[in-house]
Amino acid sequence: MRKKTTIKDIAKAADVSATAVSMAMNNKPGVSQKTRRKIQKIAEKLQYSPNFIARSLISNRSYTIGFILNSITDPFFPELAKGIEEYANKQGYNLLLCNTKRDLQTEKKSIDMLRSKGVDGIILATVLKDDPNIVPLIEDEFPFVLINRHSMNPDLKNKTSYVVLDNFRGGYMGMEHLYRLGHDRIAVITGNVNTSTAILRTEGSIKALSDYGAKMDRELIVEGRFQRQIAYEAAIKLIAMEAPPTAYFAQDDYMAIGIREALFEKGLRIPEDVALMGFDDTEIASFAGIDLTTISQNKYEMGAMGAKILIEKIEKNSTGVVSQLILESGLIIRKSCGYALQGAYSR
Amino acid sequence: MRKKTTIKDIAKAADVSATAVSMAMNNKPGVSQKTRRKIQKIAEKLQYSPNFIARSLISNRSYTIGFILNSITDPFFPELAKGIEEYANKQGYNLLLCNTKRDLQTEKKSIDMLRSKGVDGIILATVLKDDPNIVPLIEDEFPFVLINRHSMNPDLKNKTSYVVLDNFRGGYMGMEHLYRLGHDRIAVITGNVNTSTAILRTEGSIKALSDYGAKMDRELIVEGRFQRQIAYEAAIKLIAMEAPPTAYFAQDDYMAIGIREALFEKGLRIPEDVALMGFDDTEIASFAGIDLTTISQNKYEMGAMGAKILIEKIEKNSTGVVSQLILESGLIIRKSCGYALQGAYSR
DNA sequence: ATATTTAACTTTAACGTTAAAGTTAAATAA
DNA sequence: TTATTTAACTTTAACGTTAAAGTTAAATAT
Repeated sequence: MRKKTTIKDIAKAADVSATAVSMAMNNKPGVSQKTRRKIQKIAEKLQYSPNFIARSLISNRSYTIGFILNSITDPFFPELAKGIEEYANKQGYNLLLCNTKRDLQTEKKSIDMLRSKGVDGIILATVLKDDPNIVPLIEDEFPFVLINRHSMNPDLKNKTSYVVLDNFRGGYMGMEHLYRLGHDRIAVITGNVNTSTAILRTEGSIKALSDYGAKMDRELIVEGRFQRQIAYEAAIKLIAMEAPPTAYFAQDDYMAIGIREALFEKGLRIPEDVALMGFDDTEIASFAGIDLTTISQNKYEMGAMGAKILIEKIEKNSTGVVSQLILESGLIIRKSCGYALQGAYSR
Repeated sequence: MRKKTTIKDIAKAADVSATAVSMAMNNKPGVSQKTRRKIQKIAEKLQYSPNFIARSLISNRSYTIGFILNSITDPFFPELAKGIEEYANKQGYNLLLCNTKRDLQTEKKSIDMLRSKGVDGIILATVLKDDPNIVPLIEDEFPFVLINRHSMNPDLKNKTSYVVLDNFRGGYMGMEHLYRLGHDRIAVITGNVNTSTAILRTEGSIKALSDYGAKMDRELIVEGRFQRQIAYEAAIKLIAMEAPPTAYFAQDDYMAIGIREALFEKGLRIPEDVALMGFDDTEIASFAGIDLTTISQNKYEMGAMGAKILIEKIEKNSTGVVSQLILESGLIIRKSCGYALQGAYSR
């Protein structure tokens, strides 16, 4: 590999000091217009581009932020990543990506590695309800923002900045929709029960039922862990029940796809025989033929807001300032719950 | 933010030189077992973790590789990214992500930025058939690998390492399948025509027809640019033709979804009224209800192999060695072309 | 005419780490 | 016993950049 041109090479060629070159290239005062132009011309000729690593070492700033997610192939994450990337990029930052594969130890390693590599801050989309890995971040006042999920540890929650959906409301709305359509046996396929998202969505769903004077059948709450395959397996079991559910509320669209698979396999039609509700409103939900009724969340905005809050922390040195943003959820009615078919709510 | 512990802090606490600490922490000879243990204990107590930036400056290695893609929300890319990330991670590398938004200038900026930030190499999934941005990489012998697409510039092609699909074969197989099912008006919705993938897939399709004594109607080749919305619009126009196509071959699954949208909208049934073929075999294609017949490519392997080749270049300093890998494509028959319905080929 | 300011530089040191070149005392060899 | 090797360190310099502290000569002020 060809050696890169350094400030010293230019200094030698222009017969000035390295500092003069630095000043010239960064448009700082201290060199005359004439010298500045001369230096810049030589720099161009030698195709100089600054070594950010050296700069980082002095400035303690890398203009890189870390993003920790569970799995980039889960359709929820790319849009999140896009929101972060585009906002961060506009502010001059780049994104270092880490997949945890849903493993707490890998999350810890990722955090340590990112910090060692000198990222200016971290965005975490993976925290568990009582995730120990954020403790050192808080203690060291290292800039970080949680998105998607937040900590539910009472000692930590209010020490962290986060951008999350109003998951309780989302869980509520989805369940309300299904209940009002006349369903009495509504299954809830939850995400990982150690996450704030799954917990709040479930609580919201239970509350919706109780507000309508109904009671959640605990047997119908099963864990799908936010994974397509696990949701598929859970659905197969539910379908086999003596009194199988007439509606399925998956806590993400990806699991809804798995459930859909199971329903198809067992010859059940959506929505004629059973209703299916997703969560997240990923692009998949909108595909013709899938037409999944789901709970929307603005993933792009969540990412972008997370990046915004993080970069503010970094640039204003305001690690201590806690910003907690709860984004609105909405009910997106498509075809998978039968509302259009039925024409109106039955209660 | 709390200041990080450095080697010097440990040196002071252990009353040894910084070098001794370095040797102790890196398990290099030069310190006694006793001192080593003492240093390591102090390091642990002070929660020392090495500053990779400083290390990078000396070693000229960052253990970070750059990955340039068009859009992380295009369902083709996440799996590619996963393949890269997992392989790279196993070898101790991390991934710095860049979206080009399909813009050549942004691609250039990304390359420059990645190099300035000191990545050890770059994986490019975005090159155009005659992409000027790889020229400086070649000239500087900077480690890089193309995946997905390759350069078609005769002067450059054989100077670059790449991992691509056998796109010609893929285009051939898809078209052959449709033709043998009896279709005579087969539309091809191509990707960006400045990419090797689109060009070779189209050429393969044309060859398939000619091998069967048929001729491609140029009117039926339209550009969808690998974008769902553009493919949708193209399909709307095709459907409105006097003699509309009876089959649609999209050069990626994502465009097939757009076409599917258009067909649904116009009341055409798949596969009863028209056949629809995708390309890539992304997860979407397998969803029940979509059941897209498509051309498979092993995206995960493509990413992993790209990372493997790149890391070999980096670690063996063998930038000059050119590795060109052409992965096999396959025909994945599902329901969208009507093969099962028809039971057999009609010619 | 001399002191003071200013512009345009240069030199030094630092960021955290490590490779390379010393230094010292103990261990081994002749 | 004295020379030689070795182990266990330390010191110095370097990676590329830049902030801070000099230096010099010209411009301005008194």
